[in-house]
Amino acid sequence: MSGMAYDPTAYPAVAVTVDLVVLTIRDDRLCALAVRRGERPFRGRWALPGGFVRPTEELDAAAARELAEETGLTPAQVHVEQLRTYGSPRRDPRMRVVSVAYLGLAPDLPVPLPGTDAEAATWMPVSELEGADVRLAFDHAEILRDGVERARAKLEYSSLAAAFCPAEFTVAELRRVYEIVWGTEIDARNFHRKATKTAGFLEPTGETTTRDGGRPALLYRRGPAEQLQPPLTQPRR
Amino acid sequence: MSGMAYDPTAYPAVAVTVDLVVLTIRDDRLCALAVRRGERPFRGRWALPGGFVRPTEELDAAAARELAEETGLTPAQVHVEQLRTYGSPRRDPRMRVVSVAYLGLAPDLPVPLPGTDAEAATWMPVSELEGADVRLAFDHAEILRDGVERARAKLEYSSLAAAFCPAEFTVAELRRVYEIVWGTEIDARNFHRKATKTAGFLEPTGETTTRDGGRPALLYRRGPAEQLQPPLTQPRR
DNA sequence: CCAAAAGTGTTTACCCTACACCCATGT
DNA sequence: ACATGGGTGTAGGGTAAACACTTTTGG
Repeated sequence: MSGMAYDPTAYPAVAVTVDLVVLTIRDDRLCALAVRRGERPFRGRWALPGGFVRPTEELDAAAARELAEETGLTPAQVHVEQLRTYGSPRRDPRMRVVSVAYLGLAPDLPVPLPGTDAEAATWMPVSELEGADVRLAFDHAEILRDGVERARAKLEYSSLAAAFCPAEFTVAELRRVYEIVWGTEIDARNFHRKATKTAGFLEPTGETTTRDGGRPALLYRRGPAEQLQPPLTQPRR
Repeated sequence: MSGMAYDPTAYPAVAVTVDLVVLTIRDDRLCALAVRRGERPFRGRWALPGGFVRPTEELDAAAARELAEETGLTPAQVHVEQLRTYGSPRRDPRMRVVSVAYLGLAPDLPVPLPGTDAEAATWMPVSELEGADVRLAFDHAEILRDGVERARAKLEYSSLAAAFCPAEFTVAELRRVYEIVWGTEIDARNFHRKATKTAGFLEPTGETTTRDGGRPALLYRRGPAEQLQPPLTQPRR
């Protein structure tokens, strides 16, 4: 009920942070934003970007601010949504920290501008971050795993895949997103039909491009739909 | 990165709570657990059950504890999963409170035993709690809405519907769950085929029951599957 | 026997996959 | 001309909605 009397001095302080799983596709690989820690604990280790929520700040605003500070990316460029909250009592050895994790999906943007923070954020392939030799700080490996899993699942029934593409993109570029995130091959011709027929998913711009060679492809914009009906189902082994 | 130096005295205290959207089906209606607030703010208003997370307590454990305290229900009887976190700076007028909301699904159990807390929890139809004359405390109307939406969505692709049923149940009882949560009619014969054919969803006990009249129905237990493949799709208008 | 609910069979329409095929460009 | 990728047509298998029909109980 969150309504009992509460004496702040009766409990040790709790800190609330946001942590960000920001995904993009670079060089045909799924990558996540990572920062190298400059302080203890976990000094020198890779970690997810994030930071403290300010006293009068919305959680969503804190996530957007941290993203902008460390990368220069704005909410207009990146789809951001709340992922899950992690609050195990010993996840941070210094004190009780409850972290609200966010998932962000970004198009392949120029290498993030080092923000106002000291450590610059870098894109790292998810496969490397999940490997045994990179041991992410805190419980960030778990957060990353959950974020990637959410992204994989949401591609099926939402229009989120387009968040990985620039403002104007071709059907083939969108298909590459699905193939890379799911790690599967997709029939280009059937995908084309499904993607263009799903109401509200893609809006033709009328322009064409030949950047991939071959016959010019129509360019599309993200449409207004958030849910795909019917979903784009992932091939089951 | 949740790794900058932090001085607890530099910020006003933040409280972390859990709030619970516990759903069940009673008298053919979707109901949620609600408590009447005995203190300010929002004294006398309906609210979701919940309370403060203790200093060394897991968030999940806090949710389970609050559920047990207010209703006597144990995690073995109720499916509980994290829903979303609500942390708007002014959602509680007294201080900054970040609340991690949980979703619980329970079978139609005897009226919850008043727990150790003063206010007893009661099952209230969701339609009433969502009505204009019940104004839930804090942002609990939003939390309830999100919980119900999550439950509706998860019935499609997960085996969660069985969490609304007792340990042994018939296919018809399971179908009633879908009909009530979705507010739709479902063809009993096609549903029977789909539900019993989906691998891992239902395990026959071998027993039968005639509690609904007519030909005796086979009784089933929850199977091991968590995801339904293929999903049980909701009829689209 | 009849009502009621459980469960099976069958038809038909639709959708999805696989793949043949044509189109429009660059070299 | 030919390679490359874009885009359309279509046959065949599978699935799902609709509903006729059989089964098994209680009254």
